[in-house]
Amino acid sequence: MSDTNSRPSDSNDRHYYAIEQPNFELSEFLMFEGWPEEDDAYNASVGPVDQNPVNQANEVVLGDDGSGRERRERVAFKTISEVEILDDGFKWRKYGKKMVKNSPNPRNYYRCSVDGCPVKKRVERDKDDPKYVITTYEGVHNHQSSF
DNA sequence: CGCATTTGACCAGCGC
DNA sequence: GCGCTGGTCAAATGCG
Repeated sequence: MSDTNSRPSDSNDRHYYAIEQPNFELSEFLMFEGWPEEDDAYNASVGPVDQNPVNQANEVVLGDDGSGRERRERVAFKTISEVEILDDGFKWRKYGKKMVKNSPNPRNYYRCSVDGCPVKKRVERDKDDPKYVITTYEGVHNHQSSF
């Protein structure tokens, strides 16, 4: 019950993931641009009580093993939203929830409900700014979005 | 009826 | 070798 875990507020300097690998592939980046207007769609779809329906910042993280293993594209989005259920035009099915030590908030795991879509989505709230929602997309869609 | 959602438990990988 | 975290899957339930 009690918080026996003393949180060292020193190693947690980074606010969010950073680009660890200097290996950048424009192909993945293009995919990033070719994605549906999640901000627009989300804006028109979930813009009921949003103060600032604007994607604040976004970071692209490419997890390259470098050992010839399967590469997974990780795209992290930092968006200002009160709700974590941001409809980006795809159908997501929540498959798990977990609590992270560095955050008093739980982390939600979503997966594309479309068959053949290896895309996974990870949604977490910023521990410093609960108004910020960090959405991390993993993989590429094998189908077109609902929009 | 179908599907999406929820919680718990389990497993794996990594660190010390 | 053990512990810990993170991640995933599974089953059950509720709702549309």
